[in-house]
Amino acid sequence: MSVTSSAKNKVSRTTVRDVARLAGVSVGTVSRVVNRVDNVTPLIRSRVEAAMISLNWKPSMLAQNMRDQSSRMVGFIFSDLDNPLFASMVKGAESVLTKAGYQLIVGSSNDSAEHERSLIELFGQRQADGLIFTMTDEGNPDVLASLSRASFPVVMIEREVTIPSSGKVVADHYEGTLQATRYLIGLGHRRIALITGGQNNFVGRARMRGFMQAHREHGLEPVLRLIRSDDRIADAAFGYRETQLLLSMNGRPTAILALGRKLLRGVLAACRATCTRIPEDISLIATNDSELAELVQPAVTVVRYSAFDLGSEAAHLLLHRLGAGNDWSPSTIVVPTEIVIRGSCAGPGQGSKGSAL
Amino acid sequence: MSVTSSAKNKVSRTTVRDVARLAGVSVGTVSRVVNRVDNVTPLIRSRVEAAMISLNWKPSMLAQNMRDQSSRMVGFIFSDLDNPLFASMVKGAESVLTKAGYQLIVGSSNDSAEHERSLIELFGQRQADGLIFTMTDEGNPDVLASLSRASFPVVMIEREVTIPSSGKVVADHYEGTLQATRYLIGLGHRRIALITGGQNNFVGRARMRGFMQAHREHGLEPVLRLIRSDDRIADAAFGYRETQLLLSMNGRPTAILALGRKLLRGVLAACRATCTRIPEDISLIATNDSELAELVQPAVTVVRYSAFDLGSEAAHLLLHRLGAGNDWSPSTIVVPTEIVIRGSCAGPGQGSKGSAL
DNA sequence: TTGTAAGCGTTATCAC
DNA sequence: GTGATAACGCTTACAA
Repeated sequence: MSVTSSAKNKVSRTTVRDVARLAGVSVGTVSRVVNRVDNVTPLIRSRVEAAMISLNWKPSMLAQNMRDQSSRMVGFIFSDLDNPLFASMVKGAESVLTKAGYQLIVGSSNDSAEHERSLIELFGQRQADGLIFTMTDEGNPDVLASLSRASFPVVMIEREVTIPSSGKVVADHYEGTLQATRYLIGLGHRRIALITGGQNNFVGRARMRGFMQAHREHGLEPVLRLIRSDDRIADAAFGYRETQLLLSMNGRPTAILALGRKLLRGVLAACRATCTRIPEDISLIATNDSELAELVQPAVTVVRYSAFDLGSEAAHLLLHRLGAGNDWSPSTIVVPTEIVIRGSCAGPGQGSKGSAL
Repeated sequence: MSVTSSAKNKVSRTTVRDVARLAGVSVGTVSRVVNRVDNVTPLIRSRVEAAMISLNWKPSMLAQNMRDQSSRMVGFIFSDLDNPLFASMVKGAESVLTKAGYQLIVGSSNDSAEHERSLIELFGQRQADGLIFTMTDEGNPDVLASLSRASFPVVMIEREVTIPSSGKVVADHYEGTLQATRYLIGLGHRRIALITGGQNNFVGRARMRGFMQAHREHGLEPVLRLIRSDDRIADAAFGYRETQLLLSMNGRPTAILALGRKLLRGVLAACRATCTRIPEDISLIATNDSELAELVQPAVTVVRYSAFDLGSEAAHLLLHRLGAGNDWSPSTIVVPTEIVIRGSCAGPGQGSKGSAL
């Protein structure tokens, strides 16, 4: 066994005690000074402050947390930071939490329920004061069980899960999809395709309802074959596959509603591959504004909402809950959606030359 | 003063003591069981385990941290999560840190040195075990001072700061820019514009060196007027402004190197606004691959590197440092860059019809 | 093999 | 107004 000569230089942290000794007072007094509480004689106060500065001492938050059994940290579990929606939500949450003296600890689930479960347990052991959560599968019993065992309040984003003492923040996907579909119907479209994620979470269901409602309002029947919804992840590959399939149908759609952040890339790629022109051959509406939607030609009409607001509202809700203690009832905050009209939609007649099929 | 009846139901946390009592053993034994250490009689062990399960007890990490003076948390300070580069870095760092039992706590600086300073102090009070950091301004003395006062090791990403016991991870921007510039020169370009961020950090400087070196190799003199570098943030607005300026010059460039994640959007917008065609009127190379670069038409040639790797390598470096203790010397990890050729570049003659100026 | 107790750094309660 | 001390929940010498 080798003994390093420098092995013993473990400089132990300076503590209240050091400050107290230097200032010639007791630890209690030092504590009262930093926490600006009680009456402390100005003379003593300044002596203590001088000592604090000269030793560069700040109270250990670990010890503070230990004492009042609260870490002043909030966990945020999301599926994937590479999705700019989640990145914005985290940014939104962080911006309000740090202002309130809380720290954000993050965890990616990568859409694994098992990861979600273990992160929840972990945050519990760390005595997180709260959790902001975008559950992958709203129905997963293991995750739900962990959640209800948890000792901290939870705010869900974009999910419709009711567990005790949890609130939720959602975007108004119903309204957004309703508007988008109405717009297409108004342009004269009757065969409108819907590509969207599955019905296993709030977002997919709300969009489906909006889509249906817009048809119903106009006395139209949605074409069921044109509804491409998957219980799995709605990624670019899914968008590509489904678009190709739709374009190759006879009785193919005259418009596509691609609702899901990652779909646009796949949809555009499939249109390119099949030489399908937008909006001449097909109209397109996507969700979640992006550089891509804005700068591709033609620019793509989108249903937009603020992911940042989803995160910041979730944080506000959680803080409110933390302040209110027990007299608090779960509530829901709805973030608005809007439709941004660009050049990717036209009437269905508008030059529908035979496709390259 | 109102007294809520439920005010007293502060269910105090179950502790080792509860488990010990239930199992009929001492707290030490319980601790030895959870930490799978020492010899514990199988009989006793199983009694303890049963008690743990029935009480649903897990050791409080707060107390553990308190005891061994380590929070098993690593801080990550970046400027802005809305920049997908930072999001990927965070994802990369988080993926290796959680695997090693550390938690990531995040902080946005929004490019404010003051925020950076206070986050460093905060992480110090929280007794973070380490910090991963993308400093906004490498030269800021306040931040540097906080950093050197800090009690934890630091790994810098994309910065060239040498403080004691810090390592760094950088992408090979010199090489990437060298290759890109060589490529343009090889196509026949002689008036190449460079739009890039300032020289106040490693990235800008490395790119500038690569740009210069490629010219030197070919015995060419860079056209200084065409170098648009700013000490401030290189955002889309900057890209737009500088592109317009470049396009309106006489002796205007035949190619633009837009090096900076946010520039592309502005450059493309400016080209649109001035009806400048790519690559017929001007060739373009950007940095950091994106959906936009890939799917806009023509697709844009880019210098690419993995931001995820920057983050994960930084985490590895930090973990290595944490494991190695004192016998560790600061080191640098270089992540490779590559150039992805797409359709945005052509020879300078290639149809340079008078621009729409 | 197991129990006991000190100690991690703070703050709040109680004397003085 | 200030000082001493218990307590937060855990781990680890050390004692038995």
